[in-house]
Amino acid sequence: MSDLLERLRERGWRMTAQRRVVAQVLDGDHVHLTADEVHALAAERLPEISRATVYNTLGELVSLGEVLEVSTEGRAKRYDPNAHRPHQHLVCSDCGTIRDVHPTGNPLADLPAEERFGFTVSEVEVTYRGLCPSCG
Amino acid sequence: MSDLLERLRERGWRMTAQRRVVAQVLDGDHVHLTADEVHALAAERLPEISRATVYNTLGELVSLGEVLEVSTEGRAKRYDPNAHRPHQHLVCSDCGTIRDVHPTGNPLADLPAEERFGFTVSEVEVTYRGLCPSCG
DNA sequence: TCTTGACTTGGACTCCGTCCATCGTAGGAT
DNA sequence: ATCCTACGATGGACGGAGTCCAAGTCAAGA
Repeated sequence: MSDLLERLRERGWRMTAQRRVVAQVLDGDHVHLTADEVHALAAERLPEISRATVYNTLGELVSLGEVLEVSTEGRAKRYDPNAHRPHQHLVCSDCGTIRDVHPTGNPLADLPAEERFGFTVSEVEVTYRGLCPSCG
Repeated sequence: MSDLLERLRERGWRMTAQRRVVAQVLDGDHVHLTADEVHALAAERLPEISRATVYNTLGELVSLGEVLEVSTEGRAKRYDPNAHRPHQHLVCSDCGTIRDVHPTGNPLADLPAEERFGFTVSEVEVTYRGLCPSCG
């Protein structure tokens, strides 16, 4: 976790109280929070932090590759601090809960050349949907 | 296309001018339109159609399984009339273009039971990302 | 300590979508 | 053919998520 702060400092981040708090909130739990949840948790430690700052900081963390953005069907985006181990997501269609999963197989291999239409395909994203134990 | 209207009638749809127009707009092109685009095209034929009606109708078509909803990273949802042949999407990371693709394999089988966390998994969505020929 | 440009603030704004009270009408009943 | 009524349409208000901006603040290098 101070790992994260360390890496950020090395990349020339100006270290402010706000950024520190946002990074710590994300680094704490391995849950996928929405921007507003991050804001609420950050505000517990730093009451005057603004929503705009949380959005800015999350955006920066995403473009630095420290955090993944997971957008779920029409709901608010969630931020996934587990950016280093590759994984896919299992989403509850009812309450929106997300779990990380590690499927076997390689979906990239399942897309034949003639189905690529000249695209340079670099990434595959697999989302499993269903009902979680509480909603099922 | 009158196929579609036929099927809808059979399912007890009350056939109104608005619904007919929305169904025809979707059925015409095989492009993935946003709700507002559908509204604009529908309004060419039926100037007074309201946004709410377009949203309602699209929602009904989706829950009847006649149309698929494709939500793209933070932007407006798009509606995919090609609901009968199952397919996945190939998205250009740069310009947002979407192509339908038909990968081989069955990703559902790639998620072992111990990675399901008690969820009832019913659906898998695979999105391939990369650069299209014009952006590559 | 001073300076400065990067960062933060918060409120207005936009975009996408939903809600709701009211009005209109498709289509079965007569 | 006409009437009835429940289903559908309307449009304006509303709500959530996210962005923008002008003004104020402050981290950190000189």
